[in-house]
Amino acid sequence: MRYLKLAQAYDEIESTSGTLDKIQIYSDMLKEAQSKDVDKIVALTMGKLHPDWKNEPEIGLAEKMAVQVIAAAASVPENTVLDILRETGDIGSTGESLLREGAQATLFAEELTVSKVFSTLDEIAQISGSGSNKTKISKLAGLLTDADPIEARYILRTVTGSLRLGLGDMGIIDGLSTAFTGNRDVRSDIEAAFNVCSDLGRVACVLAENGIDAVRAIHTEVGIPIRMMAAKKLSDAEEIMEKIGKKAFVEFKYDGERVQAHKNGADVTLYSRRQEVITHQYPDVVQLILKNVKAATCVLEGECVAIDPETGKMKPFQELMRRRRKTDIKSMQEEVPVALFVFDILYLNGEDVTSRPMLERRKLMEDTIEVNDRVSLTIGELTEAPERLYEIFEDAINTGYEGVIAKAIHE
DNA sequence: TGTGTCTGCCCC
DNA sequence: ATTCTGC
DNA sequence: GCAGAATGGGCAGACACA
Repeated sequence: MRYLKLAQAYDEIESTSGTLDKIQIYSDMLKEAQSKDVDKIVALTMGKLHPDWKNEPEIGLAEKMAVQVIAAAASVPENTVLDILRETGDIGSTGESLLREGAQATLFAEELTVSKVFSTLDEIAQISGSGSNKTKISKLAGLLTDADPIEARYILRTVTGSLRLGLGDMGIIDGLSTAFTGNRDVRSDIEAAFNVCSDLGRVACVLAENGIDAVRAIHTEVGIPIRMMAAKKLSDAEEIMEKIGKKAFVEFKYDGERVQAHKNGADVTLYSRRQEVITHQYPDVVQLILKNVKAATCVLEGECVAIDPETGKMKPFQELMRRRRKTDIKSMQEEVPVALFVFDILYLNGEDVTSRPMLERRKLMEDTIEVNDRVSLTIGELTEAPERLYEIFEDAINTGYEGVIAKAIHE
């Protein structure tokens, strides 16, 4: 498919306010695409080339460098670009208008395809080392030279991560459902597949090539991160109990980094909330899981917290941030010791256990994890009284926790 | 080699 | 992460 | 009420340049 088709769909979506209308436009565009392009289209619309957990390099080119790209592609001084950027506040429109003025550049332009745009951006992401910024800039400038102004607008927004279509993950999912089944009825099936494989491009590809039943067959695998559930912030104890139902399991909220740990025999992989691989940052946590998690295959969720090993007291998040590095891991491991507080189990010995009731999962964790001073379950308590919930909250705050998380138990 | 700038779907 | 907006 | 977009603080990596 021509990239122009995608760019025109983006343009329509952007200028349409209704969510359903946006979805319809996106769906109509998807229907015209060859199935080999569908995963790339979805990836680009999500603003990334690859899922984070695949550990691919970032494009590594943001607004400052994009200014140089536009200057090169439109043959204008950087200050001209900066002036228009200040007016419009948008790097995409800035590139679009400057390229429109210098239209001679597009006279003998190659027609851009989705595939070409995707692969060029991927090549740019791979470039590193001395002189790489210049190479990245000239490569992207080359792409813009072949681009229609409207294409340039969205290529620039894609690389800088500011597509702002008003179409998020759920909109894309609805668009996929509509395009390949005619209505939005299977959106939850698509979402469920996305939740367990964390790759909507792959789901889209499966849907386009093999249909919805193949999407329904996508299931959890150890080593592929599961999308984490987001908590909602509430401020009133009664409101919480009402929302959650009769009984709630109330846990302390730890001030650390959320970690999803996958154990597959002797292999352990750790993922961040955004599903980046963070295994190398926490070799101590990897060892903990190898030694203290008594399961062949297992997926756990927990909070990694910096601690004072003498007192066992938790340290603030900023301390933990110093562990986010690629070098001197060994010395940092000693300087910033951590503990893991596990609060959920998603997979155990080949079985997806996410549909088990909360307290049963808690029992599975207790049976699977050999607790010590560096790895333990989160502190929590079952209650149905708002007054008790409030007491636990006060207790949490007074003891240095961030607050509490309340979960429905679904007994 | 040291310093400054930019980048990170960064983490919270 | 929080906060705001438009639907 | 929700999804999406816009925003902040702080830290380390990567590169440019002198």
